[in-house]
Amino acid sequence: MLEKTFDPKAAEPRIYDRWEASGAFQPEHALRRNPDATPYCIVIPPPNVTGSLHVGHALNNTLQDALARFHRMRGEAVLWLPGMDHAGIATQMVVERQLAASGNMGRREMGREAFVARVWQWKAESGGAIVRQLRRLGASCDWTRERFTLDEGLSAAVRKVFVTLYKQGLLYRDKRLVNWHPELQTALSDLEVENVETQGKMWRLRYPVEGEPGRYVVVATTRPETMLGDSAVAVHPDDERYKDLVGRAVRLPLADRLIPIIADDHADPEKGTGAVKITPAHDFNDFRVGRRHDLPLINIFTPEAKLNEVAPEPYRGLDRFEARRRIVQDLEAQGLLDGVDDHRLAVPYDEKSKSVVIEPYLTDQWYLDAKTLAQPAIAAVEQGRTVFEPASWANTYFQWMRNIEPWCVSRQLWWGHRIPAWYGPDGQVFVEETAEAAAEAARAHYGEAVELSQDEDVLDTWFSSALWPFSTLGWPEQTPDLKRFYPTSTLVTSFDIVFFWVARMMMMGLHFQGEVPFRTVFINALVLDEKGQKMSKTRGNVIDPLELVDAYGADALRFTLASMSGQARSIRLSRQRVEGYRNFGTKLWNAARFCQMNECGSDPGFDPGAAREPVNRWIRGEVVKAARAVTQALEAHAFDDAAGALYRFIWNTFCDWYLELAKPILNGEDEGAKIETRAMAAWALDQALILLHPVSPFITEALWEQTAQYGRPRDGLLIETPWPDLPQGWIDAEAEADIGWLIELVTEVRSIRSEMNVPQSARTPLSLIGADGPSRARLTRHRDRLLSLARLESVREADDLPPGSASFPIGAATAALQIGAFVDVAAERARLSKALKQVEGEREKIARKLDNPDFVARAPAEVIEENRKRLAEAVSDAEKFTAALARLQSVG
RNA sequence: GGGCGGAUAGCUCAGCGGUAGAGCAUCUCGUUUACACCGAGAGGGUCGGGGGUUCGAUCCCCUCUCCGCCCA
Repeated sequence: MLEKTFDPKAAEPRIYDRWEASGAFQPEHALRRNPDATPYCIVIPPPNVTGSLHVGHALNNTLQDALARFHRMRGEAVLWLPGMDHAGIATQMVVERQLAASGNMGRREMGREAFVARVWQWKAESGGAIVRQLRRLGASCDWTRERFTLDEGLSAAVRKVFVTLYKQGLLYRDKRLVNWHPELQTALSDLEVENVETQGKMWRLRYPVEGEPGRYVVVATTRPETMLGDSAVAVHPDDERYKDLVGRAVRLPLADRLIPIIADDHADPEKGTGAVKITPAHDFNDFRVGRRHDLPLINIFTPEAKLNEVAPEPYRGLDRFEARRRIVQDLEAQGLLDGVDDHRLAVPYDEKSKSVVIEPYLTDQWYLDAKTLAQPAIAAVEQGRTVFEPASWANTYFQWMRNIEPWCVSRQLWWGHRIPAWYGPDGQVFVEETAEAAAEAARAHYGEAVELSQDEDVLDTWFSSALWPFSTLGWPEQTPDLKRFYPTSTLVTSFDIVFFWVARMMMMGLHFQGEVPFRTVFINALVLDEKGQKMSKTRGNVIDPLELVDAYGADALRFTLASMSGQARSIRLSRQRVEGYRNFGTKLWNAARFCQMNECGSDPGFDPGAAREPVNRWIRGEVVKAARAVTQALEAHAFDDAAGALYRFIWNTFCDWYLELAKPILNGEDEGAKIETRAMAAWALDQALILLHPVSPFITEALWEQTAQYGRPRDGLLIETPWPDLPQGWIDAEAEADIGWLIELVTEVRSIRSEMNVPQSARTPLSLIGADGPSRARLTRHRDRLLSLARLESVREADDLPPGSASFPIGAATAALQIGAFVDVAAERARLSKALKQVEGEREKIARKLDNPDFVARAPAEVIEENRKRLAEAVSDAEKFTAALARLQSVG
């Protein structure tokens, strides 16, 4: 006998172990049964090795798991490939912080080798917590194929890609401005920088015009400290105010250098004074201006963003912000500060800590020619070879891809893939997959063996993530997995990494495999808190998914996330919602318990198609409809629709009506009907468990096991049970009409009893007036069910409305509930009047429509027909209410 | 500045040319032996404002207002 409720805490780990032990998570499981099984592959968006599970992961992985389970049950060879990325910066920071906290020597004192060993040790001990947490969620990943971006195979893939791109001229070393992190002292990509709107100041500086004492050019700047690196002052070529100055020079204050006044479109006559200082080594726009005019690049910063030896002596060694203060002070003292205004500006911060201001800084870095690689990736989406869902995300993708800049892939870190480039004594570079190959190339180049030194830098983590869909399948080896599963089927991810990851996988996949990495990109929503705010540690509004799992079970959380994941871009998660879906699970559990108590077990000889009882024929059709709805929804990635269809079927259809209608049969005398109903209830419950399994795997698997007490033992676990493909013919129109009539009648009676304050315990007679043949038959056929569900004393036909009754139309007939002593004439008159008014309003509305010649002439025939039918119904119902009112008048 | 979303019942959202829906919350009733993590019933909306297209608009088009997010 089932307990009263499901105990997720006890059941979930046990069930998960059984799944894993069964081998069902591996595609071979399906391939053993059917060597031609259709492959279906999802690669997990690799979480950081430093990460722990947050609700975003919970949503993302719930959807992936629902897809994996759905396709697996359909007999496909499903591979959901898990893994993690090494998260270069984040991990290195974690370990460095740890070293500092424990008073150990720092990274630089330890040396590279020891430090990297230390990070590996950290990874082994406390990295990858998230993988364990995914199991708690029920994720059916193939753990035997788990990968890590720094493992040997993936590292080989990275080296091969790097070398290939280099030899194709698509990857090169260049000296340009990069986004420099002065604390970590590494380059970042554009995407790792977050521009934060900030209230700042705009300083107006006076630069004395050379050879014209007393005349100044006033330039405006938000970063006065960079003036020491100015190479020019630019004015617009058409700006009349400065026409005579172009070609002349100003004397740069403090630095005491002459710099030219140049004409360039970059200077906007409308903005400020129309003259701008040009600092090519410290501003991205100025860098471009500098290239156009061949201006010198004057770098005034050290890698820590302190002023270097290029700056005049008094400023050397000052931090950039201290230097700003001093320079403004000194300019003011010399009368060269024209003024200061408040100004809003975007300050670049590093997007991880959001506390360090990123500095445009001149360095040598490795760049990927993203522009070239982007072209096929753009075309693939244009041609629909990869489809974004929802489709509007393709616009975001296009916009970025069409304006893509060279991707800086080198990082000045130690934790990551070391760049496979070696330098000879003269700086000649040799890019090869191994040190041996580089030595070989060097020998060929120099004609003798020389000492080479490997590039100190590592690659951006996203460089290796970009290869994920094929490197995890074994490439560069031509493995059977690569052959079978590439291109992968569906990528489920969040929109914040469309640029970081999706776009780059598209580029690399197409370039190295000649085919898109995935057919579909499903972009899942962002999970917000219940007030609609982003969750963040600083806000303190983070909801821990595992805490919800502890409280309500993984199924409740999963069902909640699935049911809230529509096309909207964000979903608001609340505990209350999770609690509600926990209750849904309990409802299902108790329905199963009821079935068990009534000895409902699946009968091997039972054919639902041969059912005779109308109630059973009806529920059979409802199962078919539910199965169709859930299947279509999952095929369309409409997880909310799938969840909604399951909720309605299980709660509103199966529990509220079918089981209630079955009770009189199960408690009755008709043994044949009883046997059939037991088998049908068991069958319908089984179908519900199967259909719900992709979304709520634990409770369904538990019930699958525990409801096998009666009838045939299970062939296997629910996870490996085939998805139903039920005949459309099992939807029985006659049974539908029949049970529909019954439900309508019962609902009306209940409504009237409640409105007229008939005590719960009272049983009342019901008369049917003016019934046609089918209604009369139904009255007899469903007598038992009517008596029990509508709490009737008796049912009969009558020629006229009996006194002391409340009436309502049902089909062509009128039903009268004889509530006798409880009837309140005034209340009944009010009820009938209200109902009459409503139905008359309806009648008039439809009549107006049908009276409109344009409507009759232009509307489709079926719409007109539908309205005629509705009008007839409204007219007939109005007549019945009028008659009932008249009768009430004559009695009262 | 450019782009993408959103505005529907008290709350969270679905519907996207032809009878306005769900869940939660609210109110009333309920010891009917599956379930109070429950059952039955009820109330609650000029579908953000204004124009247009159409026989017909919550749905399509234009416009305005407000709220998010992304890119510069």
